Amino acid sequence: MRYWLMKSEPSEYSIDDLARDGSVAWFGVRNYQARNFMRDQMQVGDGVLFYHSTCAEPGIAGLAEVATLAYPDATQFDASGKYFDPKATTDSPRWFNVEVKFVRKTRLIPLAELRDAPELATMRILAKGNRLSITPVDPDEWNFIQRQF
DNA sequence: GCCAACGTTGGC
DNA sequence: GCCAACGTTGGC
Repeated sequence: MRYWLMKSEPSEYSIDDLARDGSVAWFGVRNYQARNFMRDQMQVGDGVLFYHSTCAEPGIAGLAEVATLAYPDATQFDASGKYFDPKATTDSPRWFNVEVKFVRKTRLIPLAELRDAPELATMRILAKGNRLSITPVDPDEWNFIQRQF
């Protein structure tokens, strides 16, 4: 059982969209580190902090959980889509995604509040220059955040 | 819109 | 393998 933080731009897909849909395929990740977390480490039932990025109020907006193991991301094969990868083949797919399911919406914990918490000083998402859209969360960090909702 | 930080690409 | 150029991310 691991814990993760997954970023999404709410203008693209928000916690409210996930509440409506119940679950969603996390397609479109085109970063190798983030891909490897999904493909190699995620297990069904892992906890997910759903983070809103690139918006007026960036921060943690809800809870989700990993609903499936990773499988090849279908969008890499769609030549007319923006996630098309000409180097990917069905025999040798390059990109993978898990599916994530809704747990609950929480109060929004703003980025500034995360930064202010000494308990979260080493959190990956807060590291300088961090841009990864999927990052592991330590159990201690997860437990601390659960108490902030 | 700005800019720092980072990842990827491609020439050599 | 190096590294400059470029594109992207994401907070402010």
